[in-house]
Amino acid sequence: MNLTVALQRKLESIGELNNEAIAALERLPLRVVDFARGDEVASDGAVSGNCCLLLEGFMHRHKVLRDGGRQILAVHFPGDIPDLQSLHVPTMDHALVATTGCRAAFIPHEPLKQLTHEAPAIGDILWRDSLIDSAIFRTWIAMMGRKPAVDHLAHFFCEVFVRMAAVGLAEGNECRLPLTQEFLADTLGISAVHANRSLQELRDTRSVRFDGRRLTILDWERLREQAEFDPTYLHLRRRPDFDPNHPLG
Amino acid sequence: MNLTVALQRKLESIGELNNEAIAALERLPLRVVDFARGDEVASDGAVSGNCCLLLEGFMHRHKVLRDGGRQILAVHFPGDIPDLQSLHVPTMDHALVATTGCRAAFIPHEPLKQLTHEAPAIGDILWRDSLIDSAIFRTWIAMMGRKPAVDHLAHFFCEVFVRMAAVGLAEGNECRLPLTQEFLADTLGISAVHANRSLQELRDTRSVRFDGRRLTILDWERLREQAEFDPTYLHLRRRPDFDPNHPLG
DNA sequence: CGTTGCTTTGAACTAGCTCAAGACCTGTGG
DNA sequence: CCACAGGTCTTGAGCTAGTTCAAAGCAACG
Repeated sequence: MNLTVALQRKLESIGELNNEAIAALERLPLRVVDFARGDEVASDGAVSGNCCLLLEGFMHRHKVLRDGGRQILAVHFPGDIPDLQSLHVPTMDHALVATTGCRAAFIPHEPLKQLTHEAPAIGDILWRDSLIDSAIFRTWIAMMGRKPAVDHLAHFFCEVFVRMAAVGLAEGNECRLPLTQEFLADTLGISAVHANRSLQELRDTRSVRFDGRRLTILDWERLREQAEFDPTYLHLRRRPDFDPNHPLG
Repeated sequence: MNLTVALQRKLESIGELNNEAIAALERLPLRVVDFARGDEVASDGAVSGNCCLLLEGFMHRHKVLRDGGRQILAVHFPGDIPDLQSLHVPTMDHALVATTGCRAAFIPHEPLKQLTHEAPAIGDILWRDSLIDSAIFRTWIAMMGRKPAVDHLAHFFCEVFVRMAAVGLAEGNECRLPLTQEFLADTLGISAVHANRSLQELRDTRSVRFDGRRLTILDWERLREQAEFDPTYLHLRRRPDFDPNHPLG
């Protein structure tokens, strides 16, 4: 996917952008880089001088603890700027990793920051994007703290599907989602064994299909109900062609 | 505490601010309001037209789930702008509540947003503040997902103490912290009984003293070690008089 | 066609939960 | 100044959601 398409879809899913703004974004200097699965795009503790726009593939952010335990913090797909926070908080407090092979465009902080100053509309929408990132974290906290594992998993699937559908990365009731069960476990804060069993539960109720590559929503209403999923926190822009409450149409 | 002092201390703890900027902030129109313990300052689902600068007392943000369960998302004290996110995401996806009686100054979004456009330095530091908020959420996720309750509690105490010390709200090894054990439980995502028992464990190892009103750090090194606490994620400004790694000096 | 990585299953264990009762505070009204 | 009420804290006891360890099954790939 090229820069224009990916970024434009993303930003238009959360706010309005005029052609001028898009053109200005396109004029930013950038360097496209490919990564292999497992590569660290930005390491915990490092000081970053760029933001990274994901063009192809999946990335995730995580923290690794003393005992080797890993907690996934976020999952990203094309159009996302997974380390946008580094623009104003350059020291990484977590790592950004390529979940699959992927391609990304690096934008140096200086010109990007300059652009947010000269074109406040762009600054505002990027700020908004970082605030939505934050809203997702809040929701994860609520899920981790107050929901059993199956419901939490259901919620994760709802969230990923709606986010992908909002930027046109879902086809019908399916989307790509190349994650292992161990990854899911580290996302939900549970063991791999328990992730496996929770997944089976969602399969048994015919809510979803998931084979480690693709996610298929079989019963949106049931899934949403179980997860207590309310897409408000994603703060998607109201659009006539897409209702986050009923992403299957 | 007056507006200047509270906000200035806060912003200077995370970045540099010149006198001009401070003066501009002081010129913002604002309305001071008092709240009683338990009052909702902003309700989940509401559309907000102001940001709220906390002047006196404690506030917290939380989500309430279908079954009545509550998850605390953040704890705030004077100098914080607990709903800064509403500037660009006006629909609340959680509630803001007065933890104790408190006083706050409301700043309408319009002039504040205007100011961030006209004085990008102010915009940048506020953006940075919202990104640190986000970094705290990430850390909470890692704690909830990958740490046992006692360690998580220890971490919470470390974080609160360092944040308060950074804005001059700690006296020696103590700070005000008027939270019930039930509140702690809803913060950590555990039951009140378990919060009680975890607290006893920290008391037994003489790491902290906590009576529901004040927090006393008895053994910083032990606490920090147990919590695996690293203040990097708070992104505090390097200052000669305060080292977040050794907040007791 | 053997390796390697991922998933599935069983079984024993434990961190944390729920329920319930009693102790302890603190502020209020008589 | 006492007594009581409501909120908070503490403790015990039995339970369950989720853990760990270990082994077997499966699938993709060179």
